[in-house]
Amino acid sequence: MGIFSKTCEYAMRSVFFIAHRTATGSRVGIKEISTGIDSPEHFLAKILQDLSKKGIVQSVKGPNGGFYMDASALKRPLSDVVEAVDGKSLFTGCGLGLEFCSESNPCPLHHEFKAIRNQIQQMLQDTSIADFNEDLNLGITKLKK
Amino acid sequence: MGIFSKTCEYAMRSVFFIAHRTATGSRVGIKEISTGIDSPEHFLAKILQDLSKKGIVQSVKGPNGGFYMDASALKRPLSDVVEAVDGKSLFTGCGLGLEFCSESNPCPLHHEFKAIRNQIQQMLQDTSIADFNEDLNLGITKLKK
DNA sequence: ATAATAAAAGATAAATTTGTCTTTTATTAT
DNA sequence: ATAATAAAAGACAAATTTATCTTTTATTAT
Repeated sequence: MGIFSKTCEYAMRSVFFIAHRTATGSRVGIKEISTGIDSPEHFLAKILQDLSKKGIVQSVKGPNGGFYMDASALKRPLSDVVEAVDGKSLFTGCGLGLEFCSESNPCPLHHEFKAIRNQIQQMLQDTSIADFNEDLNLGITKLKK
Repeated sequence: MGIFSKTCEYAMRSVFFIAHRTATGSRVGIKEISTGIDSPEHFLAKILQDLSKKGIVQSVKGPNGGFYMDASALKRPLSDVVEAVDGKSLFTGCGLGLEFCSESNPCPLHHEFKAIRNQIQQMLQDTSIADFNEDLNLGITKLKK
């Protein structure tokens, strides 16, 4: 198990893929996305439906339809994707899973873990989805082998 | 979902509890531990069996038996517990869940995520289990409401 | 030796996450 | 209008994680 759920991993990958492929203004179909990021097609479809409802990505049905992202969507921080899928518990939850744990009633790991959480949140907030396009374009980073 | 699996959360909590309760050299029973850290008794039993096999905690059967930790166990870093339960993927895995991702073939999030992973690992390596005892003794930190 | 105690081990079940397949709805082009 | 296209939606299934219950084994005290 990683830090993010599988669903969230697919979500981030697909968002990167869509952003990368629709910089021009065109749209990408679910089939192309799922093969492009190596994910189960229908499972990803569900995820994108959800992201679409939440305004993270845009979509149109029918011929020449597909998924895309408008300018404001591209500017969003990656944290919006993570939060839409996995919720904000990653940014707020206790490392030991204790409900009562808080600043005033901390668990043994509270302060150490808070530093981690904050770094994760900052990292995700400080990078917009579009920020990853350039390196993808240059082939410096990859979404598929 | 948090960063750690539920199993790992219970493992850390129980290790803290045992360390705290057996500083004197005595032993704690599974029932006492599970109520002390608010976890399902038999589920925790499985986890402790596993931790016992791996030398993270010690145990003896029969009357006056129970779990405890010897001096060298108390000195171990918390990372040993996490690694014993969740494996080392937390310290090495790709943030996007990509198998191929590596230093020489990175995913878009690779470098950003590496910093996070490293901080998590360092934090867990830099703290020994016994390090948490003092604050628990003083009531500054808690394992249960 | 016997009974009592407590962990170890095994079997099973519930819940959640992940994945698959089919039908429906909206949109476009003819 | 009709057919083709592609996302939306729904039903279902597999896999994994989390949880429960029972039986067995080792140890201690009597």
